[in-house]
Amino acid sequence: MTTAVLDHADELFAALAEPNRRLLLEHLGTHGVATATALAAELPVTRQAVAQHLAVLESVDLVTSARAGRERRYTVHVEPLTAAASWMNHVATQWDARLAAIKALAETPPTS
Amino acid sequence: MTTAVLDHADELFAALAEPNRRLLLEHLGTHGVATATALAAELPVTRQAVAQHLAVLESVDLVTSARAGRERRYTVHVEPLTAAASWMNHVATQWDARLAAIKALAETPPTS
DNA sequence: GCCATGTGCAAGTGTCTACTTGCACATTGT
DNA sequence: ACAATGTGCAAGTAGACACTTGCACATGGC
Repeated sequence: MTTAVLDHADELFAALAEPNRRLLLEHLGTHGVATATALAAELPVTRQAVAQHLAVLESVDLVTSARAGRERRYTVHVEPLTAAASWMNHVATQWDARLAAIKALAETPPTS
Repeated sequence: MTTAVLDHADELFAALAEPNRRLLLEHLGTHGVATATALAAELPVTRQAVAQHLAVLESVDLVTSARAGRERRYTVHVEPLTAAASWMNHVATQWDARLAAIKALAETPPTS
């Protein structure tokens, strides 16, 4: 039953809230793999900033990294995204049903 | 055609990143409607903090409010949630396909 | 060995954010 | 009118965050 998808909801959403981090994800998503230095060339910030962003993304499992010689290569990991998406759909559906019920209740003539 | 889903991605994700805000959303999602004062009774923070959180949620259209006499009543609005969810699913799917292609390429024997 | 390239650690700075307290204003019931 | 309840505005504070600079360490090619 796909246990505990969003115990790190705070960190996941916070990670996605940063535009530069979403840019990094997008670049990795379309190019597959890259190093921090290469990615830094695409953004108007230093390599260190990129490295810190990548660390955040890695801490919430949105990317994974591995050393290859003297460089470290990063790759996207889409599972947290799809997991969060399905969770959002789930609660949205539930709330919608609930609100419809409440609205229906509010429209019944007061019997008390 | 449900225009422009994620031009406010920063603010939307940032709004969802706050645990207290998610609690507020959950409460509103299951109870339908409530005032800031009532909601403050459920959280370990002051009414003002709740009011500020609700303002944030309202600024990204996750809740709507209306005055009724001397109180202001808040309700959830699930569309941004479902919109964000479908967007996340979309990009995740695209990236997955792209990464599969790249992986396939990487596994082809080097012809050069 | 030596130099270039890529990485990692640490500390510093400015800005944003969550939360608080204090008070003034609006509405309802007696 | 008066008190109670609910709201709104404003300023202050502590902590988090994005980003920087500076330097030490590791790896690869000459």
